[in-house]
Amino acid sequence: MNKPEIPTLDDVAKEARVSTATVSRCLNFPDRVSSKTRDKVLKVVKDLGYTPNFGAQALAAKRTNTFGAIVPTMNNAIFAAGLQAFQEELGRNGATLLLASSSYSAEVEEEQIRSLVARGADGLLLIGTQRNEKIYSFLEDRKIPYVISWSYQDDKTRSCVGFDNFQASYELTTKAINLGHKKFAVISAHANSNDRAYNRVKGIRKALKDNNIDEQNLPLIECGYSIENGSQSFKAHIESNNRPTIVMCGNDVLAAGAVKQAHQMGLKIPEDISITGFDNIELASVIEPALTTVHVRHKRMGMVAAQVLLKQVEDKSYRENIKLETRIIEGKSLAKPS
Amino acid sequence: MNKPEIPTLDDVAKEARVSTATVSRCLNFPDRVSSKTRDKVLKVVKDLGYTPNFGAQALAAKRTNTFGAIVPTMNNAIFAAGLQAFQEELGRNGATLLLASSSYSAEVEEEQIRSLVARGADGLLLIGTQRNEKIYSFLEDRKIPYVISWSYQDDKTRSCVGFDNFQASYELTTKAINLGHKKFAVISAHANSNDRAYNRVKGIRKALKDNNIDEQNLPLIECGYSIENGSQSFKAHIESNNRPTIVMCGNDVLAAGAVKQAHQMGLKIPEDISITGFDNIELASVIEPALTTVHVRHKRMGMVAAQVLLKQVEDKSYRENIKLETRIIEGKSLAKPS
DNA sequence: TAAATAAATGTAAGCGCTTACATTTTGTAA
DNA sequence: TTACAAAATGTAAGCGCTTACATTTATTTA
Repeated sequence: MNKPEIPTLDDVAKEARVSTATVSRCLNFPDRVSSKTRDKVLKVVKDLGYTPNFGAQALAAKRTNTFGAIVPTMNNAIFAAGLQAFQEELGRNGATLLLASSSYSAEVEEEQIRSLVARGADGLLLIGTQRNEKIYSFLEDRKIPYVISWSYQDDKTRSCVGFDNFQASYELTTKAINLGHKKFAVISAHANSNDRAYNRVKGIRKALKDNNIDEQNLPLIECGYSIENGSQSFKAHIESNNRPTIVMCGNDVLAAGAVKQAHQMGLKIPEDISITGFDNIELASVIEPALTTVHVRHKRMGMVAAQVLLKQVEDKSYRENIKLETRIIEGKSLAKPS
Repeated sequence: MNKPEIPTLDDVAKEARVSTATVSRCLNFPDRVSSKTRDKVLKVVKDLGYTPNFGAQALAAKRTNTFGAIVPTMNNAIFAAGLQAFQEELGRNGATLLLASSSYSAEVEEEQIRSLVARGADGLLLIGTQRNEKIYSFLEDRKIPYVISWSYQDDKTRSCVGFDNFQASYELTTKAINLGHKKFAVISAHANSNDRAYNRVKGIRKALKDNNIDEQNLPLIECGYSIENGSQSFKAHIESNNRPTIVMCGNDVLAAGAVKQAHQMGLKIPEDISITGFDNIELASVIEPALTTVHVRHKRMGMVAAQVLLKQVEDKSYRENIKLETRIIEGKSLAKPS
């Protein structure tokens, strides 16, 4: 038994009786090589089962065709669809995704960014805008392209592909107000270092204010991201001595928890209490009654983000700010208060 | 403005007036260096903001502290919890996850495996057992550790951390039979190149056979993995001229679709029709009525898989077959037929 | 105090690739 | 046929790190 060594470029070159440069060219710039040698070399490549060594390639070529993404969590449908689309678009362009999750921690995210850059990521997908300035300069110093997604900001120095969380939330709230709601309660994900959550709450507050409803004393519970968190927070709101007629949730997962809890408490939705979500993940359509929520074009966002990122790699000065539209999904969980 | 170059080991060495070897040792084997030099070097590392170049490190050290995982899809809660745990456990050990998705295609998976190996993955997490033998020899030739998860097989030459899909499915079916069900219908994910789906169906068939219920003509619809697919398949089953009293779904996502469709068709669950799922993802608890399903310890699986993989990197001959228990979750969606 | 041993550090040879530049081969026009 | 340009191929210098081995410095022992 001879141990099967991993073949290198050299092995291929020797076997094909050409120089390593030619082999490299066959692989990377096929048309700079005569078709005769190309065929010969590619055959050897195939016979030997040669695969280029990534580290060596990265070291020599200073690019990796690898892109990094850091999401707050993988354990959550909110990011899944967008990421999947992002990955697919990269794949279509011969690039690979390196995925890390930060568990909603700014410090962890920073580490992950450094680690991905060290690993030679050609570009980065970042969720949301809120992070330490120095991490932005870190990326800019190294000329690492990045695009911010899930949030929109009008900043020509940075690319983003996202949507206006504030505006969408404002509209949904206005709708509720127009239906006659006056007693609001909010369940939100922790809003420090999460500008999506922050802006969604801000949108609610602004809508209340514009309609002369007290937003100073808006009952607001911030919690984690699980269904269970949503249930508990909902319970707390309902049992408070100033029971709301509507509970607006920062995202569909929390809303799902709220709905579940409402059932357990014997509350009819929307007769006894209205509940709204945000994101319109698939889950929203399964809940009974169907959730009134904000539709976000997650897939498109992922795809476009990948495209912008790839363009930025080609042209380091390219920037784009893309605001995707959102749309209120009329479920059955929001109705006029009784 | 001087352009900020990315600092290298050499820069650090020069600045700290030591050799590159010493810097490298400070970083990798701190205790082989006097505390005096170590402090001095680490300070420079920090001041310069030095991060080792991954490619160079991989090339020279022949390990990357990177592990790859290939999942059928990210767009699905079924894999999310397990993966998250896998990633967290790797993180705890200073390793990073490279994630790819195969879109349920065997060819794509094979490509991804090669790509991850080329990228220097120290080990791989694979979902399910079913794949071309040659891809296994590819990995074995290169001595790349891998562990199979989500499935269990008794094979001492390969590590796996999973559960017995066949057995769990058998038990759930038996339970339904004991309740009095005789007319079964099944919605399954495509079972070719998906041994989980295959074995779950097989478990159902075996249970039927063992109880003298015709399993040859079991109505079975294979479809994709979305809620929508579940809805459509459910509709088809109900509208068939041999309407079942129970629809067993290969996973919770399909079951969610089935439940949704049942509501739309005005069918009461479980009075008019029983529905079961598999996986017990968070979604299952939100559905009305709560889904009767099979609980799988996804988080534990991800964590243990990471541990086994890490051990295998240390000791290339280490193997382990771990079968995690499953448990039937008694929801409200399964009851005796009326 | 000198010799022997252990600890700390340095030297330099790669790891497997890409690519600027040099050289050879082929094709073309006069 | 010759001269020259264009195309194809080869040569070899790194890319930034790790690590075996050599050398220097500190510590211990007799």
